[in-house]
Amino acid sequence: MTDPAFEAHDHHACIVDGVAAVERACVARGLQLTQTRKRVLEILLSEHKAMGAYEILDVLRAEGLGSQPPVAYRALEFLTKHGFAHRIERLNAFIACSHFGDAHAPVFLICRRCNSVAESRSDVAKSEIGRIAKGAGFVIERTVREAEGLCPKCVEAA
Amino acid sequence: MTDPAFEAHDHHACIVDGVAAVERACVARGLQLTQTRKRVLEILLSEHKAMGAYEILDVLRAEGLGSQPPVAYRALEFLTKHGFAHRIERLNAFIACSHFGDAHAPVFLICRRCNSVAESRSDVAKSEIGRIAKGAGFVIERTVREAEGLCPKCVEAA
DNA sequence: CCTTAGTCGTTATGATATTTCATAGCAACC
DNA sequence: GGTTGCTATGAAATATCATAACGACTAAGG
Repeated sequence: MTDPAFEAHDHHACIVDGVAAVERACVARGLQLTQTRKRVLEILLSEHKAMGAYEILDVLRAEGLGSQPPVAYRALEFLTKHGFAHRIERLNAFIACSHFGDAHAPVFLICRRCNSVAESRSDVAKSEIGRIAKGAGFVIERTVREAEGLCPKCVEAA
Repeated sequence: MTDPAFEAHDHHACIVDGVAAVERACVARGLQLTQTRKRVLEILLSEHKAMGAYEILDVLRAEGLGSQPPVAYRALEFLTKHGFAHRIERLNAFIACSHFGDAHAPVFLICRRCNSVAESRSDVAKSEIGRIAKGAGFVIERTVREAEGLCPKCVEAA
């Protein structure tokens, strides 16, 4: 039950499948996956790592797709708003969604050594944070659940 | 089982007790609670809300305790490093610790309407994120668990 | 055609955080 | 007393992350 993000795998398929899934979702929901938005998604999918907005912007700039911060932030806003990407608060960075279609709240495992990030999902209501909120009479709208540490490979290497 | 942060309470006692507890801990551990560090702690304790580093810096500046960003960041680093305060990643802001002496990892409930923040604790090993990490062979060193939503009072008001 | 919602390009600015170099204070030691 | 090591501070500059605001373009529906 280790996570693909921490294992060797057919990564080209990750990208192709990821883009295809988002394209389908956009058609289904009447959203416009414009060139810049699509390219930002591909950039995010290119590795199982979180990327900063300016890092993404550098790539866009090199390709003539835009050079100013709002270009990257607008694309990222679109992708995160519709669940095609997520923001990692701990890193002030972004990552493509890898559990598409699943409505549960994301949980991230961030390796501080190789910088890979694995996404998992779990039902907030059944989680510790859900129980705590319930006990306090607090109504949760959004959760941030991120763990920092070492992935299996880096544990072994260390 | 609602949280004090969301209820009326003797807040002056929060501040006095909070500072006293940290003073004791510093003596016990041989740490120096310098004037700036102590003042930053008091500022953080002044409300059950998270404060930005520059907001804190404004207060220090007004009191002649320092005017450059590193002054605030150094004090905050000291306080967070030793568990006297926490960083709220979702807000890029800081809050005084309210579960002093308890070693478990913090969980925060952030009200988006009144900005109050309640701190709770739970054992990572027994939490959802702990189970997920274990399943993935991931070794957790630090967790970020924050829920955003409405506190009991604000739910009622809405 | 015309309106309108959505998107895009650009300038400027705001907000948060760190690096860097220099200095002050203090205690241990010879 | 002088040196060393350590911790904390001061000050300037810069790096990094994010948004506001405005005008222009475009495609879809009336």
